[in-house]
Amino acid sequence: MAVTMNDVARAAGVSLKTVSNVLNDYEFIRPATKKRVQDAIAELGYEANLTARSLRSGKTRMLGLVLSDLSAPYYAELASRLMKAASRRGYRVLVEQSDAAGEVELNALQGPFRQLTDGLLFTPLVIDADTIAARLGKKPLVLLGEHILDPRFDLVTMKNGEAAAALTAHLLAGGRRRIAVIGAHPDESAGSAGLRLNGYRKALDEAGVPFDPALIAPCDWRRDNGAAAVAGLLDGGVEFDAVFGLNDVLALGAMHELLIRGVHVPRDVAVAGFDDIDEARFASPSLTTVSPGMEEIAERSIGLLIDRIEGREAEGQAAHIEAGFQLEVRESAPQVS
Amino acid sequence: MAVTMNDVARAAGVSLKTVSNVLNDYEFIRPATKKRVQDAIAELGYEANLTARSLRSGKTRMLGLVLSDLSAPYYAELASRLMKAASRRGYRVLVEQSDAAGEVELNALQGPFRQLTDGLLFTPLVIDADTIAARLGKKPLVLLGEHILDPRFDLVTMKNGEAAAALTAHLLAGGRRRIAVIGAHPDESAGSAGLRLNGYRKALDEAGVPFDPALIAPCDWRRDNGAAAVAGLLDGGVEFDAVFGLNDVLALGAMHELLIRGVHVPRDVAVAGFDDIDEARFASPSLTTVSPGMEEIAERSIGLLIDRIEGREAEGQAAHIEAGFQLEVRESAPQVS
DNA sequence: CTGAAAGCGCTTACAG
DNA sequence: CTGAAAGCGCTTACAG
Repeated sequence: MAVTMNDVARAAGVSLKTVSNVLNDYEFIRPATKKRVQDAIAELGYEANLTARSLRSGKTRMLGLVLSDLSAPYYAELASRLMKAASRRGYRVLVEQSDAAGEVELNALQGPFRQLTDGLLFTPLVIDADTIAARLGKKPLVLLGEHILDPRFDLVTMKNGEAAAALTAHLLAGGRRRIAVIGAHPDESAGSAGLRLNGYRKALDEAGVPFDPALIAPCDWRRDNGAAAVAGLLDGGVEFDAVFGLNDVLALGAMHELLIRGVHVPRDVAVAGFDDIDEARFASPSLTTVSPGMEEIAERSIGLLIDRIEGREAEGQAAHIEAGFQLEVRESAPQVS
Repeated sequence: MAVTMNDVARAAGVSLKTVSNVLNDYEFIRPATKKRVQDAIAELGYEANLTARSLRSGKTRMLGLVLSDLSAPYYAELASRLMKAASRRGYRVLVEQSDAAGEVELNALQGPFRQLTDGLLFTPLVIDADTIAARLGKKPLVLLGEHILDPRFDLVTMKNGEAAAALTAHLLAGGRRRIAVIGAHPDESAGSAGLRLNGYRKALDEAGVPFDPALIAPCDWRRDNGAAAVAGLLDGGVEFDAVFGLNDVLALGAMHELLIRGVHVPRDVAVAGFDDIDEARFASPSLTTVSPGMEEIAERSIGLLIDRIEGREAEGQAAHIEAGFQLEVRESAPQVS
């Protein structure tokens, strides 16, 4: 059916190997030979069969990306950037949504998904370091996020603690003293939720403001959870003058609930988030938040993974990369409030 | 290295073909034989090599999805649902972001991307029907959206015109008479923008309200465009009592700009959008919009494409499917305003 | 610099 | 119901 290397070889009057050499940019080919092959390729409209190449070489030039849900704005924006970064380097990204299901995470580590990709970018939400290590296999893996900080694995992450502390300090500087935290995950300390909560506590300590557990609302990280959590605090009679949503959609959900109930933002309650998704800038009021260096995270995690795949990175030592962050002060929690 | 079918055949004491029969659920296998093969598979931990299977069968069980930008909320939510629908049927989705570049769209149609997938879900933004037809090849293609309505191609779309008319009628019923439209694309009539604008005009006609070109603001479909367009209208002294953003992010950007400038929504100006992205429900005020049946679109487009791939759908006649829509009336443009 | 041959791991007619 | 053989289209040692 399709034009094969054999057809090209015949048309150019050379052997298969010579065609392969031209395709793979082998150095030592006589210019005349090379030209003849290239002409034949152009004339016949030959395109290399990627599947055959993969079968023989064992490489697919695809990277796997495992995350919980592509429709969450933070992940959508991250995935988009990761795909562009990969594309610039000649790779594609195949996405797997885990829905935070352990079974899916496991399968991504060793099933067909692994087979289809040369390396994995993985945001583990359920399974732990030992489980990963046990199923890992030999293909490279780079962890994204901070659910697992382990010397065995490469990790690209953000300054969760520092950034949360800076944001909390900003709220305190604005005169806020009772800062509710939405989206805590009590069972977990190494995850983003835990690290951000730690940063919050650290900032309180440094300012000499007592920590009040009543202000900490545990919940999942979707928009509606943020609204429900604030409703819970208000209905429970908890007093607060600021809300720190551990991510932006939580903060936006919380802000919506406050406004519905006639609580003025930021006068009565300041609101801040984490992620700086596109929407944060255009919310009403616009959302004060942390920009966690998403572009840097995308660029460096793709770079690291491909370096591992192509063997450019020394083995044995795992890399732990932290992107820089920046405070984005906007209307929902202005400088002086 | 890895366990192959040969290893399984040897362990089970059968031929390659028998193992293949078991793997492919061939009906007529003696139960005892089948069991022996399955035991061998389990014991050896055999996993089929998908690349080899693809090379031989010519199928990858991957679907291609071409869209402009995965980080746009509508596309992110759609992609997430498409991937889940495909997964239920045993397929994966490989995404290509075109950034509305014609070159990328062309390559998706015939280059390596096409090779890697058994069929394509395509949202063409730049190239036209004849270009698509010329490069199509024999693999199935389903168009998504309405940039091209052509008897040669399968299409799954939404009721753009009807829904826009219904939304406009709702604004008119609320007493609005000067409804600005944000996001028109003057050069295009078959696209979503053109169809929605037509629906708007039709609703005006039916209500006997004159059409005023000064109210139509052309721009791209990003959040910041919506804000800029409203700013332009206000600065230009155009009077209006409602804004119809041709998609939700435009409406949300517009609403942000109105609120910044002290224009009350919905009292002074009602705002409505199109798409019903997750964020619409949680905006402040929450956004009145059209829910275009995204789940139905995802389910039916994946179903149609896979039917074509697997030859279950009669050839020769293109299917044109329109999902149903629903008006979501919320605070930004309530029933009586 | 180039060629002839083997083989990646499957599926698919073809026999029986 | 099952087996022996060919072949999908490449890359990769191995020669020369």
